[in-house]
Amino acid sequence: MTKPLKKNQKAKELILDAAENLFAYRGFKGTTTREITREAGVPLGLMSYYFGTKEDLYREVIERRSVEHAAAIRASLQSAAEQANGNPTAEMLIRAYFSPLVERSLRGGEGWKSYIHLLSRAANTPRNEPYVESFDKTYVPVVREFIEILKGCHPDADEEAVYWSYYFLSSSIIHILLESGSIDSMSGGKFRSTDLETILDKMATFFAAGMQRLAAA
Amino acid sequence: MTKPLKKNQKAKELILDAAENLFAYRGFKGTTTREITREAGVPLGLMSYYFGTKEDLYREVIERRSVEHAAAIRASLQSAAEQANGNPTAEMLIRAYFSPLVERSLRGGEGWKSYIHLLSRAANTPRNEPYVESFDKTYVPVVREFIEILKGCHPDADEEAVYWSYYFLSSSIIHILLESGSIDSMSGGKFRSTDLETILDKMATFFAAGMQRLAAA
DNA sequence: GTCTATAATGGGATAGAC
DNA sequence: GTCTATCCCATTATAGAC
Repeated sequence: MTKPLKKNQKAKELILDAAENLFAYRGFKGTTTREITREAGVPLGLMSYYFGTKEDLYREVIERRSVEHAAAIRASLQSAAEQANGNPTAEMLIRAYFSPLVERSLRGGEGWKSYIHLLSRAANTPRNEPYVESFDKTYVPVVREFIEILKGCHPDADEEAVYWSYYFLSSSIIHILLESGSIDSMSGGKFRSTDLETILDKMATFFAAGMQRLAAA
Repeated sequence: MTKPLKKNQKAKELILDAAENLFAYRGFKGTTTREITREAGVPLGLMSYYFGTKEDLYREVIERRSVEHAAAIRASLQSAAEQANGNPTAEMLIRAYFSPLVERSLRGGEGWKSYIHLLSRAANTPRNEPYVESFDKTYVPVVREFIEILKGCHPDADEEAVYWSYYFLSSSIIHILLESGSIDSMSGGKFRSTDLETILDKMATFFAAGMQRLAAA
């Protein structure tokens, strides 16, 4: 802790919680500062006082969780490598990479669940929108590390295979985390977009096989 | 043609073109009616006169191309089945399903390119937003047909394998069509998110292998 | 049919009272 | 530090002139 906790921390947290939830499910432009403060139960003026502009608030919402999340991904990858004595399979790595995220979405409480939605929304936002920059700063280095480790699974493969595999994997998970419900309605309710544990299971199998095939080509 | 072409068709088309382009790259909420009419070079009042509300305009933008696109997908699937004497592989079907889309994005002109962006944006929009309904009406039946045909590639597999495979495939393509540029920056420019032809190639190989593996499990 | 001027609303941000 | 009242601007949509 660099700063002592002040009494105003409570109002700040209420605003952050409300903003996180609303940004996640209605988007940045679909959310008004009036809604945020109403949901938080604080007067409108406090928002500007504590956070400045709406964009500043968005950045603080991200920064509240992104660093911890990125650290958890690193730890999970490390732990997978150790368990496999330095030779983890692609399937293990995919699981390790996404399980911190699935874990938090399912069992981290409403805040984390919203944050994960926000994350996938941000990944779908064009990079020239100013308010999404703060994501890249934290996550891009982790992605680079993940790709480097993935290369180790198929040392003889062209690196092209690894990049495309990562691209297919990440693009898929980005949409899945929105939990759009498309699989639910297409399958008549048999399979559910909120069932992230099953999805992670199937994903690891599926994408490891795809990667192996690309690497062999 | 049910209606004869009128002179005002020209202004209507100009508005539709501008709206398509702006909705695609800035989103529905990120686009104002003033921008649309300015870009189209027509007075603001004409928009309401021809289309009604902004949501009505959005719907007409979609309906201008969705029916033709859906028909092209059906024809492409049919043609793949015929070329393979009724036994197309998953790889062939994936290619057939997405090639009308890739074809239009790359060689259909700016309008189609924008429309494809709009399509992926809509797929990432929560289903309770009223303006995205018009997509589902046209595309959901085609998706159902595609899934049924896919089942035929692995007749012994549990249908679960087919649904998850479709889900991974579609979720991936949805993000890829946004051409976010993430693969470009991650790979230092070596691989490009706009290179849809290479991507379709890799995808067909990759996802067919994943599906085969899931079906065998 | 076409266009201008404007109404009506809601937005982000802030000045200044408490 | 906290909250209210308000500014100022941009928005969608329309009424009514041409």
